[in-house]
Amino acid sequence: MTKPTMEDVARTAGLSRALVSLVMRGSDKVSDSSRERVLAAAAELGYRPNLAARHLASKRSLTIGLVLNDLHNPFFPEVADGVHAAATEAGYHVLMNSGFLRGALEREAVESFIDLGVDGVLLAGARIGSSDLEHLASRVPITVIGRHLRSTAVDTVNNDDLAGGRLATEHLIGLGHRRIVHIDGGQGAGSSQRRSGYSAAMRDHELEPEVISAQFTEEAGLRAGRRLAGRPRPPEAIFVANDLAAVGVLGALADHGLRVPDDLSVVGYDNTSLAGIHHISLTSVDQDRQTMGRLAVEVLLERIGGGRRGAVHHVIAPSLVRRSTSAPR
Amino acid sequence: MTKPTMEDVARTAGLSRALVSLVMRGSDKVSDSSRERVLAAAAELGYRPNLAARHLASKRSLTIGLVLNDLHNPFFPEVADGVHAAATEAGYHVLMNSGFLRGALEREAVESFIDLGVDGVLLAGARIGSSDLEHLASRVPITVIGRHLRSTAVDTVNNDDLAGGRLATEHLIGLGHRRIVHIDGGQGAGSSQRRSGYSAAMRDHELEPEVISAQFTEEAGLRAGRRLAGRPRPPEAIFVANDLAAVGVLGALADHGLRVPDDLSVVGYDNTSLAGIHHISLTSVDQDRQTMGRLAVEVLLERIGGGRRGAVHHVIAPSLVRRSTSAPR
DNA sequence: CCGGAGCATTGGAGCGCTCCAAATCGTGAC
DNA sequence: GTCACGATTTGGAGCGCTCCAATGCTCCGG
Repeated sequence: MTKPTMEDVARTAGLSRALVSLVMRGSDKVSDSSRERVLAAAAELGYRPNLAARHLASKRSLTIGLVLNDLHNPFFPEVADGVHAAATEAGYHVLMNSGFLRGALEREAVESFIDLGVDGVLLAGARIGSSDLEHLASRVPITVIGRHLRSTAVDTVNNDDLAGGRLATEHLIGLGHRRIVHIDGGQGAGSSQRRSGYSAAMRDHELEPEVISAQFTEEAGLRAGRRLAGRPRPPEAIFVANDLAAVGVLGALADHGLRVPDDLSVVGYDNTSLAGIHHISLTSVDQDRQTMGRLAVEVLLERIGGGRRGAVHHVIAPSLVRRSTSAPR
Repeated sequence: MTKPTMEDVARTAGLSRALVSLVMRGSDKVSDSSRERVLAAAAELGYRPNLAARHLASKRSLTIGLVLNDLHNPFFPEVADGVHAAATEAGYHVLMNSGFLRGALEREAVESFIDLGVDGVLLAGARIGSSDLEHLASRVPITVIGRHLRSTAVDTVNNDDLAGGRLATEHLIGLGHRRIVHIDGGQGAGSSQRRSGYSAAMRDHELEPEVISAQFTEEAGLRAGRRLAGRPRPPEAIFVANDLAAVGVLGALADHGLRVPDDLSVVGYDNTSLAGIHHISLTSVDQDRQTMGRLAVEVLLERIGGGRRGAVHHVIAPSLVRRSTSAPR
């Protein structure tokens, strides 16, 4: 029951170990007859190459590591889908790990991947400090998804949060709302850009921006929503910095007997699965996470390939998904 | 900029490679002075052991592979939390992969882990066929989470779905409801047991069970909910086989102008983050996923340790979390 | 002063695979 | 029939680490 090795395959095929290696790597300088014999022998023995040995002997592992900042956030699974699809197409394996929301664990995860010998690392929603990041990037190619960074050593893939903030705001303005408040995402990734987009759009239409500070959590949204709902004259519309917080806002509004979208409109950001739930049906700004994942893989493989030296910073355009929480005034 | 090896550390410490190896593995048969010199040299060079080489040379890799069936389902992240915590405590690394809802990919993921040389594999919500599973289990220790299996080669960790179904139903009966309908989860994991628990509880109280067939998706819940809401005399309470479907039901009820819990009560299953959302606040049966994850690691490590031969099937007790969707009649 | 006992330390033999230089085998051209 | 040359195939030298048998050393009892 001990695993067959390349040596075993070579022996039963009556050929050399080196030839088996060539076949396993899909080399074209092997005669058809030899290839067949090797494959037959491999199949017969149930042979599978030992990756540890392969990684050790070769420089490349054909594996990339994906570190997701937080499994609980529905933002990440879809990024992972895109990453997985693109990597598989390129013949790469993907290994995942979670940072469990802690920068230190994230760092540990990347270190592990390096120790394992992956060819590159993808960080989604990285929380890790940027100096740590630079240091890690000197040891392995890294691409960061969903965080704006002006690093020269790390590539990034993001959605255009500024444009997204503008998009949401202009949607509400277009519906005839004037008194539009923004509940922001504090230190969260992309939060400040979304806020800027909101403010810019408001000013373009000669409206007064008002920002309530919050975070990317349901709880924070709930609190901010309560404050707004408790006002004698609540706003006509609210643009919330992410879906999770927006759902908190919806809860607060419902508690106060305010009807959405009859009494006021709400728009979220991220278009997570939450927004799509029928019972919630939240209008939201979508960032095509699957595409972001794919793009990140492309960028990473480029760097792994060694073609590029300078950093690349991709920004993709967001789009608005209209649902039931926004309506004309 | 090439990575330092054990040899390098040995040289700068003025000691042998074997000694460095001992120190790196935390052996106690090393003098304090040598240990210090080695650690100092390692720190100076920024040395980290190459895992591929380590795996190759030793039998154990101190790594376990975790295959999550579906990243999008909020059930899994919490299992992953438990797994990660328990594994880390035991000194193991965790590598994750997703089956992306497809049995074939799941199988591929397990194979990759085997090729990589992990010590054991954890499958959460496995969709893979049981004959494939048996076969894989002959090559590496495997523990399955969230799927009832009467295998002798594979250990399992589950919640007691029968008791859970009973729990939900008795909660509703205790609130004074009589006409309680169950919307089931079709072929989903645990679905048939939950249904049995429901039926048994109903009969115990001399009530007539009624099951509507559905699935573990929001869409299926939505459809089933519509059917029930459209009846001239809707039921007094609904027990839905999982949270996602329950949220669909809530949507359907709202569409029909039925108020929850005033007009009827709804109970879900899994107590996912969805249920906790203020705006939803769904009463739900909780399976302690974190504990399941931890338990699965323990069971797996036991088998890896080689102590046990026969399979173990753990079942943990579910509990009810009361929220706002269930109320007295 | 000698012979272990008990420890710390070391060299060497792999783990299974890749990669390279060298060997082998045909085959067509002359 | 011989030779050169491209296509195949092969043995060997590692990749960085673990593990084991063997080597030194120090210390203590006799």
